[in-house]
Amino acid sequence: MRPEMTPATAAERSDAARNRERLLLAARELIGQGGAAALTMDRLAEHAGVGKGTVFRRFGSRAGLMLTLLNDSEAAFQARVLFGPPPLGPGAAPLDRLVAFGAERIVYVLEYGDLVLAAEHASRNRFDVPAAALWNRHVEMLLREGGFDSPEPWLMAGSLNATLDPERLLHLVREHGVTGRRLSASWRDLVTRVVRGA
Amino acid sequence: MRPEMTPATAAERSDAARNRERLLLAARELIGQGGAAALTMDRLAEHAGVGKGTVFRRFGSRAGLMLTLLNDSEAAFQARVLFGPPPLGPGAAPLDRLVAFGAERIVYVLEYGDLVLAAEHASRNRFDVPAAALWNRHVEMLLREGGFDSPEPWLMAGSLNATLDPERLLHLVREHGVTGRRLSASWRDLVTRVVRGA
DNA sequence: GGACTAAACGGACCGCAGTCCGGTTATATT
DNA sequence: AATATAACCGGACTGCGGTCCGTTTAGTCC
Repeated sequence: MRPEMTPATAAERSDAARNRERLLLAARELIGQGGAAALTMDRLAEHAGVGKGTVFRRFGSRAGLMLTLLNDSEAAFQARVLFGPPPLGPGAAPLDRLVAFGAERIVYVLEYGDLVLAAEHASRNRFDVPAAALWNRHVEMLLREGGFDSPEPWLMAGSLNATLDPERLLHLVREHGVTGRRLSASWRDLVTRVVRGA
Repeated sequence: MRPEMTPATAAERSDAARNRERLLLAARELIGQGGAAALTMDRLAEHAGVGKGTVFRRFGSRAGLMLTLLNDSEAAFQARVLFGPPPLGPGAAPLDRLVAFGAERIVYVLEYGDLVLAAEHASRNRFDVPAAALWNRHVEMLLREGGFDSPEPWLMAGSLNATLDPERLLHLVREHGVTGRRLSASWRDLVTRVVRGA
């Protein structure tokens, strides 16, 4: 949301940096106590001893804050997918990488649950968020490498990714008692059929 | 949400019925003018000359209101799927019915756009709404009839349905200029591979 | 050190969905 | 027609995410 376009962006002012630290600390504290639901912007501001406007200038929105909180683990996950060891990382057969990707993604979503959910509630995007676009391209690439010939691999990749929608996964787990293992198996079944099916 | 359990439910009181008509009329009017976004519960109440509490007692929530507004077209669609002519209705081969189901569902979602979106924003459900459950069972049945042998047809049906998520479809159409035709083709590709792929 | 300026600050304010409860009214009963 | 009662009604109220704008302050230049 914030432009931040010029390369030589002036360093952040010291009070701004201090407040960001305070806010992130307070945010993790609130979430630690009462889950993501306990993190309202008003309470966060008060808890961090900061004005509400400051919270929004720093993070743009509640979803932006959640994204920031998830940044580290998300980056770690991305690194594992892009550069880590097979079968998740490069080196394995495309289908195996696809299977591993879904399985790990499911584990990730189940682990960070509410945070991921809240991060997706950005007003406009949810699909154009950088991470989502990355997963789309990743799956598309794996499909192509796997000899997938179809008019629109990009749409197919989007369909497969829709299957991993956090809201859906969490709903299945929480309301229907489906285990992560079963979800992974279903994903494996799905992508295997898609890649192999003529 | 409302119990309404006893079979011999007393008829609705006349003033309640009158207000419901007023509200539905006003709702369609507001949507007609400014789209679904223009339909806020306050404005609706004012426009219908009714208190806000009345709106919520009638429809439970904004999503509930949207569901009511969609009720007719949704029922018509359900009837076509369950009892209508093939290939959407019974009589055609399962795979053909599956393909037709996706195609028609896409047409439906694109036609009613914002309404469907708003109807899904129920606080808790979105997946357990009766209609969604019906589509899940429907797809599961078609998979089974199509000779789909897999440990969990129900999860597979859910995955396929996730592909038709209105938010996703509308996003692709509105932000990426994807046509309904391409979406249908992609769906056909997907279900064909899933059913055929061993 | 003093003056200047752009950035950061804070909290009042907005519109929203949804809740609550004291007052009102339609309907059944006699 | 009078009474009783359960359903209905309205709108003040809450908590939320998000915006706005007058005020303060950190960093810079003389």
